[in-house]
Amino acid sequence: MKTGLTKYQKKIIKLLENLDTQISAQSLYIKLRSSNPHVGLATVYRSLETLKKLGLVQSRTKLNGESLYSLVGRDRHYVTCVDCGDSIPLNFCPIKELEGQIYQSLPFKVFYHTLEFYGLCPLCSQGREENKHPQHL
Amino acid sequence: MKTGLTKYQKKIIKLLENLDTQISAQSLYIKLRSSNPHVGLATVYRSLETLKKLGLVQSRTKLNGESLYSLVGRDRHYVTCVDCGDSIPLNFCPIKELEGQIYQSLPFKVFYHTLEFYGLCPLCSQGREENKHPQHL
DNA sequence: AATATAATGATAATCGTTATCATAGTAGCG
DNA sequence: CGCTACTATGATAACGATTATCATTATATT
Repeated sequence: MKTGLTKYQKKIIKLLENLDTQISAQSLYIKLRSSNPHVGLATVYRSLETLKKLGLVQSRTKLNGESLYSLVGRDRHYVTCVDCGDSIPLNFCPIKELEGQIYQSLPFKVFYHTLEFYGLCPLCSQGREENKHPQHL
Repeated sequence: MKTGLTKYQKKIIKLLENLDTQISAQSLYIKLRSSNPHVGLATVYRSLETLKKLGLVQSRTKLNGESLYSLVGRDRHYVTCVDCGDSIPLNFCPIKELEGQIYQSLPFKVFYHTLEFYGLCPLCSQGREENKHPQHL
């Protein structure tokens, strides 16, 4: 009998449900191993890929290329500094109200969206101001 | 005399100005080489990184991890299929009208933003429907 | 010209992710 | 119960984009 999801796919969903933050595949692998010592890294990647294609999981890519995963709908949006790479989550989504309207206008069956702002965080911005009048440059 | 931008940084800006589409670092490298046979790949990455930190260039990451670059403000938003990975550009931006308002509310000096929708393209969606009633499964 | 600093090129190294392939598990069926 | 087909898994090699390294070259400042 086909249950739809495999053993590890279910475990991953459960883990993500209890997380409420996004997590990398590698970190998820570590977490999984604490209760399933023999699980392989490839299984984690395979499961996440499948879950994403099913519309259950979403991902966001950091500036360094690493992907972070979360349950669809559970994730927030972020502001990321192009200098230090730090991200801080936002507690609003300008798309929310337009969501149905936008989704209907697209030729895709939309599972989720990502929205991210990039710029300079206060610290990095400050650091540049200080370098504007150096002794020698 | 400091000109602000290096030789190759300027050339890259020029190239991007004439492109009006996003391009990968590797492709940009190929293009650059046609008129500058001795340019190195590292220079391209270094230049793009610097230009991004200056707020002149923005990047978007594909599902496969590859980064695509474009001039800030020149880029559009996309709908991407989680199955086949294809992206199609959108000709609207729901953030545009709220941009100033949103940017002011953030603690960052915002250079640009990315907005991307993920789901199933018509073809992949269709392919799944056809697999719903197979002979054996 | 002489020296200091920044930019560059060639290439090795890194690291997240994917592919490979042999093995283990599971369902269906006689 | 045992056989077969198919799927999931684990270990590890391979991949590919990106980054670091380091010697060399260009640029600027005196």
